[in-house]
Amino acid sequence: MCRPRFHRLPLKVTAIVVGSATSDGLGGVSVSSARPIPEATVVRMTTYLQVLNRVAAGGGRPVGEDGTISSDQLAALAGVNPAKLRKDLSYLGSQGTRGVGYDAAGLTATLEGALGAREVYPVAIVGLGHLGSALAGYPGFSGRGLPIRVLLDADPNKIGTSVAGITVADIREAAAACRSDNVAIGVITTPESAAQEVADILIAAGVRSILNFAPGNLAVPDGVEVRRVDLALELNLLAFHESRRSGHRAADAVVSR
Amino acid sequence: MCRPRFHRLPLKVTAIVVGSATSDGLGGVSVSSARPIPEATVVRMTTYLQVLNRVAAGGGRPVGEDGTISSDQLAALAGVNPAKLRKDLSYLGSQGTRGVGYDAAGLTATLEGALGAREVYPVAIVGLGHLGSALAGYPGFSGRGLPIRVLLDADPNKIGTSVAGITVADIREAAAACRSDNVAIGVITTPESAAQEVADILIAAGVRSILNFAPGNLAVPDGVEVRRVDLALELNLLAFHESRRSGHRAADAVVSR
DNA sequence: GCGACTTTGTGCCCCGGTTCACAAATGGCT
DNA sequence: AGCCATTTGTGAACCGGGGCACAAAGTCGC
Repeated sequence: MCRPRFHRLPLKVTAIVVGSATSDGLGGVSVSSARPIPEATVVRMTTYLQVLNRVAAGGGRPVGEDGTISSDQLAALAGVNPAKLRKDLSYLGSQGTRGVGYDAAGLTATLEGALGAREVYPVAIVGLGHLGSALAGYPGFSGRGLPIRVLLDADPNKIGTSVAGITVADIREAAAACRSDNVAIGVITTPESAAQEVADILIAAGVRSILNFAPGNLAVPDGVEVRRVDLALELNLLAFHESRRSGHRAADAVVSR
Repeated sequence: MCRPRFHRLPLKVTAIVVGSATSDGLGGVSVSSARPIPEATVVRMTTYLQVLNRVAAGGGRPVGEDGTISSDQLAALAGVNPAKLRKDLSYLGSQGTRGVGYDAAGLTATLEGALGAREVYPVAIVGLGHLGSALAGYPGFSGRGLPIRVLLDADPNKIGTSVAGITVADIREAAAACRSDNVAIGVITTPESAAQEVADILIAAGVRSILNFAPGNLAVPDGVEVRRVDLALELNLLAFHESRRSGHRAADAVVSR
């Protein structure tokens, strides 16, 4: 609903032979299957990588002496079914060792490579209100290959000021700023009324991935990925949960348990 | 993945007869089916309500002279399939008039009732960093029955200060503050290390719905609803999109298009 | 009053994801 | 060296949501 297109990612691995008696040499490249990776799996892979990094940073108690971690352990930490985790990882080929588990460091490296977490993708934030300013200072971004390089706004009172050490530029200079800093990802934290216009500007400036905090759907050309975070929607869903809990009658329908 | 439990909401409507020759009197209560409402449907209902409110506020061009709106129009605005929209609305019973469409005002009222949007659920925010402060000033909350009443933090430098017109209280006073203000929903914007502890405190204070911005999974008892917004995860997914686009090899697998 | 048109409500099929359960593979122990 | 315990990888069934297409129902025009 939030993302009309891209229900399934068109990623395919070259794939050639699965099993069969062909010598598993074949260039030494370990390939898995020809199946595209479901988006839900990609989301979980990101979670697995986060968990692995956290475990590694925290001394790695769940990781054995030999640096291995089992699917059960990792699944418990990530909050998913172990079988699902194994199937997810199988999209990247055989990463584990039967009877032992997964090599934590190796799995981390594989996931980083698969998810592009080793690359650096500069980020631009448009709309330096409270939320935009908060995101500009969020440490989780810069630390993980997503440095915030460009801040843009249309408010003359904000242009030229410094937020989180970066000078806010005029939205009209978006194209030049984004291209010179090689910005790949845009974050929209403007009011809803400006969101579509800003998206068009960002796309014209070469941005192909957008994180949108404004309500409403953005119309974007094919090939542009938009992820939406709707805070009001999240709270409304919690309100629904509360209303259901409190025994409040839903519309004409009566809650029966 | 984010919400291990509650894949399907246990809401059932009393139900009794669908069609059949029984006189449709039966108390005059229009009920629909005995099926529980899928969570995905609830999410979309929230979107429909947002769209309706926006249309009504904007003069209501898509709404006809008689105040009706068709499933096609509403679906286009919400970005969903018309059939899906009709099926979604059918969970609340017959809301539309065949050959005409839906009465915008009536549908809005029904959705508000079903989603609990007419109730007021006070909100507490824990962790007044950049993000928490930004949320405290977010106008989308208070305006929609979700007033922010309590701000909590553990930092002595923040306790006692005023954010968005509310004095920040000590997290140790959480129980008293939440109960006196009848807080139903908690928002966690603390660092990850404190998130679980804060969640426990909130739950002990009577909060049953939590919006968590900290990474990682929260362990909560049954009946507590947790929604997670992971900003780093969102950006990582966009990074994956970029890495796939740029032809970067995913792990050992080669992108083939 | 009747027919034609419009739009809702929904049965049915399809498809993708989740889960189960088991075979295959590996390491350790005797 | 051989057996057993352990854990991965995955085939297959299951499940639920999405979409199509059509019947039901209501309105409008004549």
